[in-house]
Amino acid sequence: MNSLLQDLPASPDADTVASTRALPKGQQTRAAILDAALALASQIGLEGLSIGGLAEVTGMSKSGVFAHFGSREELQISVVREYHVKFEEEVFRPALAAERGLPRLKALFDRWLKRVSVEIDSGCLYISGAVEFDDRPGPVRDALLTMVKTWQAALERAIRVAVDAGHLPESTDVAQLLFEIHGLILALHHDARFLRNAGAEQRARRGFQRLIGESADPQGGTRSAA
Amino acid sequence: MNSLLQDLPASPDADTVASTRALPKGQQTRAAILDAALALASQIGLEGLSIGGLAEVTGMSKSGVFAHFGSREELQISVVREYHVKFEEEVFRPALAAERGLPRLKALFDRWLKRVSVEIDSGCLYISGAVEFDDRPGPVRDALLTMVKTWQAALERAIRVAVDAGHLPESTDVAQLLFEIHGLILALHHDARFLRNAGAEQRARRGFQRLIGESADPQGGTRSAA
DNA sequence: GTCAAAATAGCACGATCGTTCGATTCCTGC
DNA sequence: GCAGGAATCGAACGATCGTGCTATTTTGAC
Repeated sequence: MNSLLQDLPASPDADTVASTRALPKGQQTRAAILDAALALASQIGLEGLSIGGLAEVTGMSKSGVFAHFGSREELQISVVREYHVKFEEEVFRPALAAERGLPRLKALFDRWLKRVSVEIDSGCLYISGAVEFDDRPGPVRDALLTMVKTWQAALERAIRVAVDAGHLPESTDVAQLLFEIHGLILALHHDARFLRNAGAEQRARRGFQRLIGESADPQGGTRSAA
Repeated sequence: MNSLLQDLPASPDADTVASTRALPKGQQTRAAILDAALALASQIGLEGLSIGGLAEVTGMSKSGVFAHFGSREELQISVVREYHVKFEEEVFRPALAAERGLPRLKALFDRWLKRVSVEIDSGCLYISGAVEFDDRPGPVRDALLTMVKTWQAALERAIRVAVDAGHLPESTDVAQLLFEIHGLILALHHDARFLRNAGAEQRARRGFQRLIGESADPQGGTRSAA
């Protein structure tokens, strides 16, 4: 009944309290710090996160911020986990409203796309984190790896369901399709955030349409003949 | 007659001396420092580059290293330029041996692919740099942006030539194809370096084959029907 | 071999980093 | 309202950062 992503221990949320109050003061400011940290990390990266900078942003003292996490590394891991939760809430869960199979896969891609390119402040931590930690072993990399793999597994499941439902050809190489969809998102992230190309979103959409076998819009597809 | 990429001023190479000697001592050690810096930046990123660390690796004093660049930012820019030169030598130039059109495009992709995934020490600076500096204005970002755009322009030219030569359908959306090829490389970089997936190289190749209209190898393509 | 110039080293500076610790303020259950 | 514990602050630490300055060494032309 719960999220498909939820196979990792959540932070101690007390007892399913959904409301904003009834939280002890500590958890409350901790959440506020994490929010600021998430925004900060999305701009300057997980490695760029500094406790001093975080203290300045939140209006607290360095030691006040520090006390909530115990170490910088723990802070980074907490940020990764927080991003995972947000990602699940804003990308994964809403897509469950779409019916199983291709529609849901489309919804997943659409929400993912928007999260990566459209939203202003938040570059995707999965993407920037992967680049930052691809050659840097340690618990932060491990946490990141777990989250990314979880998300990719969910996507792969969605693809497989679409195949089983007959929405995609039986011969579909699921892992290959996942790879190429992921490539579209990465190219979008690159072109939109680094190159600042306006047309990137459109290109990602068109690439996806071609991947799932829909002909492109009136402007004509990438190729027409084989 | 020279490289197509060469529209930026090269470092003062004196007068086309190709040999390794006849260089003043300064340029020589500067080159050695840059080599170490390139390797270091490929592992921990351009932001992670520190003059102290560089001094330790090269066995020099901090100030000795520093004197060659005048500032950390200038060092970073020099590293970017150095990578550009290496990239041109090892990816772009060798591909010119292939005949114009699709063969050359294939050669470009192949060399690019190898550079990104296979070579052990060097993650692609264009990719990691783009992520690090997508939200960080300044001269380093500018330099990086120039190099990446130059490279993409060269690739786009290669695609267009392939179209003009009739190797790719007339209806090809050149920019779209470039976008998707780039996506394959990015996905490869991600899967090979971060996820450590062995099959990533193969997937990138297969995606490329499909993009240029070749049917995949005996294992069957991504999709079979439209 | 000499001598100017180039290259490198040594040292110190202010700033910032993560972290520790003791004091202080705030919240909260009784 | 009071006590006790949680939360926060303030100051300080060692380390490392980039950078400037002044010696000292090394190079290369004559």
